[in-house]
Amino acid sequence: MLASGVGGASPPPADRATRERILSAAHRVFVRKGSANARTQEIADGAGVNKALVHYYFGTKALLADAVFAGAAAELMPRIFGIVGSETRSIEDKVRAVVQEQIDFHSTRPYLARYVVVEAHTEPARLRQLLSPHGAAPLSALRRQLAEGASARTIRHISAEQFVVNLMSLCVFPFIARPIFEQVIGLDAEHFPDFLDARRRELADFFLAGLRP
Amino acid sequence: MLASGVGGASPPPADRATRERILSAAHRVFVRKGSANARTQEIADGAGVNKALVHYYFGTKALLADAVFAGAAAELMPRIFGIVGSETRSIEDKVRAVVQEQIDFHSTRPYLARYVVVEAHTEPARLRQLLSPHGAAPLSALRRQLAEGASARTIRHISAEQFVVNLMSLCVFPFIARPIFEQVIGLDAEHFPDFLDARRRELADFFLAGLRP
DNA sequence: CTACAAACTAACCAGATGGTTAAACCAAGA
DNA sequence: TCTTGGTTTAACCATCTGGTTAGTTTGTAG
Repeated sequence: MLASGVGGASPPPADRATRERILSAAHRVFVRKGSANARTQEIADGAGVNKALVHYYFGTKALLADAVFAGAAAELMPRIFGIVGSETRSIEDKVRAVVQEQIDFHSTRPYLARYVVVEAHTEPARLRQLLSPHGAAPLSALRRQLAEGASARTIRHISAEQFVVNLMSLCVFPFIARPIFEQVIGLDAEHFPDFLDARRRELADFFLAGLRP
Repeated sequence: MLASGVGGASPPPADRATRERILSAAHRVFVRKGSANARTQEIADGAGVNKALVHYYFGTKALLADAVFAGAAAELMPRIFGIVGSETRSIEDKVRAVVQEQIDFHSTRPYLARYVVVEAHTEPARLRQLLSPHGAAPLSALRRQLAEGASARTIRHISAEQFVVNLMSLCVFPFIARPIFEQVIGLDAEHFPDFLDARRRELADFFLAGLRP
């Protein structure tokens, strides 16, 4: 009778390894097909486990989805805001670091960004409660740098919001919309790697050039 | 016995008005919730019609989804490639036109881009067969302009692919990822319109600055 | 060896959902 | 008026799927 296992990391966390296997199978399935198209059975199979055991550990599909989404968001967000929010890195440094980091990261996890975006849309509450403890991302350092750069005339005036949105758009969207670009401008499986290599080399320069006054 | 109505615009196209009502209700539901979360019943209700009639006109949910997706893609794609592919507009003109056009367009249809992106991922075949007649988008004019600009040293070297991906990323991604930006950098319903206004003013300049050598 | 609790499973259940059917409706022509 | 064919509906069906239950296995402490 789903006693101790229910709900996150209760006192005796049941069999940790099994829980982990289920969670990672769920991650695989959810990220690839989205919550709506994910089947509990497929997750159980992926974990080599009975379907009832999934409920034993996670209660409901929705709760499992919460756990997966939290993991995915935690994997994605800090990677960006850890760099962008830094107090010590220069703007140029931030841009170059984010570009490299993001392109490499999404090359490895091609579906993760799309998953997070879609889930954030269909279940906004999840993201809200996930971020509520921290509050908004720490943009104060960036804001200060941008303001200083603007008054010193080393860069054009730009708000921290536009800066972050521009940077993330350029890094993330190509992966999210890859199927479209594949069809529409011929960036198929053969050409995409070359496209990414070029992007790794050129994108930061393009972005930094866009900042010049 | 679903005779003439099945499959696109057959000979006697049944009652055109009803078909249209169903299609537009389907569009609304599909775009807002995605195919996976869309319910045939909700579409029927939205059209003020019995659920069986949906099948009478469109056969299956999948076929209806095809029709909706085709409409959505046809609404979205030409808007971009009509401008970018133009033989007469200058590069600067293209950039400014696309930015204005896209920001206005997605302001009116906040979910459409996300829908197209997600569907293109879960059902790549749709997009493929949708575009197969036309072939790849007409980038030859743009390619020529970029090459000429580069050799004349008026812009830095950039491939047509990077150009298009950059431009679309900057225009579209903010709408797709709006729920995330809302939570993470505080671009909520109150601030988003201002954010968009600033973007309308600044984005083309940012992009064009990024092209400078 | 026994007892017991946690881990795990086979079988089952109920609701939701896409799809079908048979019949009713309704306009236009004979 | 009667017939006919497309249009529309109420009711129904099959299946899929998340979730439950009752019971079995397994590891471990006494």
